[in-house]
Amino acid sequence: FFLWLITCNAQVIAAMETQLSNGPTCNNTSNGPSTITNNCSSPVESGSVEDSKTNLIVNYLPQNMTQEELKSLFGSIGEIESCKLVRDKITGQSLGYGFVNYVDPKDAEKAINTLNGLRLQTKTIKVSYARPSSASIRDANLYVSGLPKTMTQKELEQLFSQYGRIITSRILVDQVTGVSRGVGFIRFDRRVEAEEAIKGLNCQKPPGATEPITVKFANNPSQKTSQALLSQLYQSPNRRYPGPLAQQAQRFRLDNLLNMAYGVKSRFSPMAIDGVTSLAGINIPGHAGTGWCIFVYNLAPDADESILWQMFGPFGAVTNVKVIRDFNTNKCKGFGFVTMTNYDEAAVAIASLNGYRLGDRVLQVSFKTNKTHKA
DNA sequence: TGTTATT
Repeated sequence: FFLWLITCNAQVIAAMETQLSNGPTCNNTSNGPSTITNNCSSPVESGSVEDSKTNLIVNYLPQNMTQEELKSLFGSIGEIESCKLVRDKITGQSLGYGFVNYVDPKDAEKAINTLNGLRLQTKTIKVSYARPSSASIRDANLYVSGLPKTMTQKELEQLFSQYGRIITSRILVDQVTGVSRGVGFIRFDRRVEAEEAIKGLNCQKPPGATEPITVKFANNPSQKTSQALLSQLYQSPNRRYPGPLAQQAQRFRLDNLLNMAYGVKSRFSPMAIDGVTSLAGINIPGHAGTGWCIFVYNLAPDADESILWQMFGPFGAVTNVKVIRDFNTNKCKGFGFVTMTNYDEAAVAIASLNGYRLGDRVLQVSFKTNKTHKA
């Protein structure tokens, strides 16, 4: 099991290094390997004067990310007026997107520039201006099949753009070969545009194609079979908040694995692990009541919060990051803190990132101790 | 038939 952990984490770090050297950027052409997006359209460019310059929609969030984590991540940019993670009304499951409304439009712009394309666990988040909420923009997503295998994303957009403003497009590819499966999605700005595209393109042959394509409204991903719904209810969000027994077992298991690997004495007595809430106020290293505080040492002077999100995010739920800066120069003083919700994820992050080479520095990562008192 | 796009 531990070997599996190491193998997994090597992959996480390999993926992370790519991300660290290619920080999230704002562009018009790509958000991940196969989705064309339109993140840079400013409120002015997109038309209506009613478009908010402070309200953002954040898509492709990890399934287990909470509203608090969303707020914490985007709060590292600037003051947030309001924040909402959209959840299924019945199951409580995250629908994988949310809204962040800043006080200052400049912070909203900065969030798009710095957080769009950020990798969190298995997802690449998308950050863009939210359009004014309206019934006319709902149910505007189309499923397209029968596409020529040679058709590119751009060609697909060119074909559909005559009917309106495209919000996202995607062509599905074979996971092994990378070859187009001839099916895709087009999300229009407005439902009427999608309706016109169906009328104009369904059962029609694209230029140069030998077979007609099928264009219809896409299934809503929240419309699942009762079986899928049941299995979903069995999993999260309860997965993140296991009962005391499961929690205890998880802690012991991971703690013992780490002990075996590193020969360290167990940090936790059976009393101390009996539920997270009971730990509040008790002097447990690294534990701050709301999560597990991790000390990160040997950061470069120009390090910022995003580097901490990028390093620790892949290991699980991160609720807060902080780079400690010199009051006068505003440069990083060489260390920072990361708070993670789950002990096991924090422990794996520490085991994986301690000794990690970031640029020309070797990081020291550990649970925060009480050796350094608050000034 | 998706990395669940409108609270």
